[in-house]
Amino acid sequence: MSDSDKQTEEKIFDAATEVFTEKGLDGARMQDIADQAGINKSLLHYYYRTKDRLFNAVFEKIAANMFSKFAPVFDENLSLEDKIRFFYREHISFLQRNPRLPAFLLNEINRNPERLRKIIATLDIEKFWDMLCAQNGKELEEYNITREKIPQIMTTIAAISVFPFAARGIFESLFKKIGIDFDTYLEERKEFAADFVIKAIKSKV
Amino acid sequence: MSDSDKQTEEKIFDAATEVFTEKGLDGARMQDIADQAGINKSLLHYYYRTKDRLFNAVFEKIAANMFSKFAPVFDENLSLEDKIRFFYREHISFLQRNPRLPAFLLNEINRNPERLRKIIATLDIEKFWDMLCAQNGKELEEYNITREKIPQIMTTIAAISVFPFAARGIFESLFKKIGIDFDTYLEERKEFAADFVIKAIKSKV
DNA sequence: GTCTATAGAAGGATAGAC
DNA sequence: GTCTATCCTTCTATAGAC
Repeated sequence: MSDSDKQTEEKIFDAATEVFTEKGLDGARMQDIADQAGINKSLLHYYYRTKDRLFNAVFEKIAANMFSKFAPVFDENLSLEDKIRFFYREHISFLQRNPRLPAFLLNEINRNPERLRKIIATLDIEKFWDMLCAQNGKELEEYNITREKIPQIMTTIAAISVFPFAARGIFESLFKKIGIDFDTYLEERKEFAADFVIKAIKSKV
Repeated sequence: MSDSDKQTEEKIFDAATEVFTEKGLDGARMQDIADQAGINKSLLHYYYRTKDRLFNAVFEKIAANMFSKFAPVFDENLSLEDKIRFFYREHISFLQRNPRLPAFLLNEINRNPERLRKIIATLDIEKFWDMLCAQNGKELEEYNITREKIPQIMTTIAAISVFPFAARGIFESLFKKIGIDFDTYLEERKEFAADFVIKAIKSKV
């Protein structure tokens, strides 16, 4: 579908996604979005009333997508080890295609945590949590994973794949000084991350 | 020293630090900073000329502080294991006292990576890197750490302590749904993080 | 050095023609 | 539905009195 075939509302939404994820809510200008969409500024208001409504539409789409996309991995019929390997391959690949999303979401949620409530309300966190804990009886027991350590482990797993993208600006600058390529680092990270986590949870030491 | 004893320039700087770290460059208003400092708006311009110069002063102070504060840990006369334990205790405690710094720095650096260049230029990254690698001959060899894995390991170590603060808004919302207290999580993380990393790098599996 | 007042620019939003 | 023109508010920055 070429740009000219797209309906106006969709063109606006796509342009807004691009501009908001790059500049944030405060930094984005309605004029930037109109230019990006190739339409007039007042059309933004015709379709979305206010800047805030337009932002919310973009934010909710991205956030819901992000949160619902990877939770199912942990419900697959795989060994815990394979789940972890599968997760990092898929998750880091997804972030390579959408490198701005982590920084965008983290920043806007910190700035206005209320926005996240709606999305969280639509997700069944308790069910996901119960599902995770249910694995305790099956597989987690053979590792040294107790129920109360699951939040520490889950947030660590997420940190290892998400943080390099959130800190991309820092990493790229530092890597350049010691002759490391950021893209190569990311490719290697898919396997390193899985190895690292599996070794940590397997170790009895 | 009470507020009224502080010199005006210092009051402005402190107020700007507070407002910028909370709202970011784009979101911060000169009026907010003046109010916070308890002075008139035009005094900001008298001391710092423009909003951008004021922001740069704040940013450079914070960034330089952040980067130089913890690198020396890895040059201490401790075993690698003790260095890791010491680092997480100190680093997470520091972030508990300054919880907004990670999100602030990550966001502003991504938005304008050029700002970081000046700070990085003043740090001797190559020397820090050589120092890290020098440990290869001493201690790292007995673990399965090769020179080319050091960037993966160092970024992972950082991710584990920094990410919970960068993602604080998300974590707090999710934790609330399953009855976990964020502050308790952070306290437990000091030890969990060290254990996790040490187990991962010690494991021969 | 500190204030009041205001200039000057930018951005969000709307009215109204087509 | 889409455009032009413009209003109105907000914000940075400066001029000038004290």
